[in-house]
Amino acid sequence: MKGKYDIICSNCMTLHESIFKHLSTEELEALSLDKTCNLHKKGEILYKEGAHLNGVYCINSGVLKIFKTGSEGRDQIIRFAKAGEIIGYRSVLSDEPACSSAKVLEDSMMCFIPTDSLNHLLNTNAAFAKELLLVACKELGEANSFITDIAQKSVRERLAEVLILLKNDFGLENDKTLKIVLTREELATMIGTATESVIRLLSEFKHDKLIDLNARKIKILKIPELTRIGNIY
Amino acid sequence: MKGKYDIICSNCMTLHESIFKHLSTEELEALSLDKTCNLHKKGEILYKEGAHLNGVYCINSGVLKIFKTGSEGRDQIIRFAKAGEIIGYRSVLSDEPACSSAKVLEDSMMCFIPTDSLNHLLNTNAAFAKELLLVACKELGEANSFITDIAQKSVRERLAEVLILLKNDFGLENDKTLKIVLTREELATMIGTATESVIRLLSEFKHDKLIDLNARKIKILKIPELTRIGNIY
DNA sequence: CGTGTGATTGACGCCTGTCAACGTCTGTGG
DNA sequence: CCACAGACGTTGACAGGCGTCAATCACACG
Repeated sequence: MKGKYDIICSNCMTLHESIFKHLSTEELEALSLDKTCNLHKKGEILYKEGAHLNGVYCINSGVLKIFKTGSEGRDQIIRFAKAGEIIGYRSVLSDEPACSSAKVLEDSMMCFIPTDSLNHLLNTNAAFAKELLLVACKELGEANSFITDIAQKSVRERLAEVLILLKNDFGLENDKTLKIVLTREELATMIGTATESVIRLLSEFKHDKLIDLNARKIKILKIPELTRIGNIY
Repeated sequence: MKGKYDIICSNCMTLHESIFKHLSTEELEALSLDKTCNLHKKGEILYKEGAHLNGVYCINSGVLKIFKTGSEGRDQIIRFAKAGEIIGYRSVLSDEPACSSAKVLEDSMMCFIPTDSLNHLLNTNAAFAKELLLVACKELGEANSFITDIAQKSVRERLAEVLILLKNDFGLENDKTLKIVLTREELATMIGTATESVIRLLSEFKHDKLIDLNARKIKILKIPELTRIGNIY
């Protein structure tokens, strides 16, 4: 019996850009039967670092943040996950506890795919395995760049860079407002600095007319200038 | 015609702990024919960031450092690669230029596996694809931890941590000397700091009897203490 | 209207990067 | 065998970026 929220994979808006795009009709049908769909509200914690996951989540809509908690209890945002992406696969495949936590930033419809279903697909469909491999490689490349940036760039550079990255990831409204809303603390948690530093630098950027601030809404005014400050190449 | 250095995969010392461990006898034979073996000397740069790779390298012996060059020209070591490991697969699979450079730290025998051979294996052997996926997941988990560490820990903590990590990765001689030799600059490049800072902190650790220094040889004396300083959990 | 979360601002000081000078060691060529 | 160049290691001085603490403000929500 399926729930009221259920999504049929073959009709899923995100299908053609997800790792499931190369599945056969039969495989998609089986997947639809195996999975469970649920609406998760903003603020909800999907899973915590150290938890054992029995499957992976495929995001139909909404935004999640994936973060780790450091030794002092401070959080570090590793990445965001949005529609079409899959999370939790690292832990499930490695058969290890989750190495990060996942929290809902914007109400999110998510499909839970049990470990067995995922493994069955991996074992029988080489194209699918390769697709997942590509996702992992992409994340790995981004993680490596992030390591270099955070190790070498100043907080100011990193903030400018993150603003551009957020623009690229989530886009802008017509009035140039970033399509994702984050607290100052979350911004700080992304670039590995203190909340106060973010506030001061944002004010500075605003003063320099590079951005505009309105509560948590951030308008990206001068993309080339921010790109330059962020040393993005 | 094969060269004088050639290694037969099925006899390879590292086979049972490499991603090729689940290949059939036939697949191993085919692989042995496709690949090219070469000895690479210390100091040699295997490939540079931005280069296009026509295949991946499987390390039979030796040690490599994998690093990225930041916007200011400073290097950042991402990881080390040693016997049994495979490098370059991210770029080959994503069909993108290399996102990092690889340099030989200790004379290394390496097998070059052309892109086509790798793809053929991936397309026909699901177990192999899964094995490679696991490798990528492992690297990804380490990269994520590294991001959190470098963003939150002090240079002192990071140095202590790196010493412990190097011990775990490469082991110690009977006299507790680290089995890998790095310059101060390379250590600095690992933890994202200045060479001078590494030197000062190493002296401090030596003064505190946590380690002993003899030119580039580092003896790890007090593992628990270093673990505590590094906030490793 | 009290409570709580998030945003701001200022003061303060330490960690750490940079610069400069110098010592040490190794390999090379004359 | 010696001189020298070049790479690496060490030490000291110094400044400034950025984290921390504390106080205050703004705003939403029950």
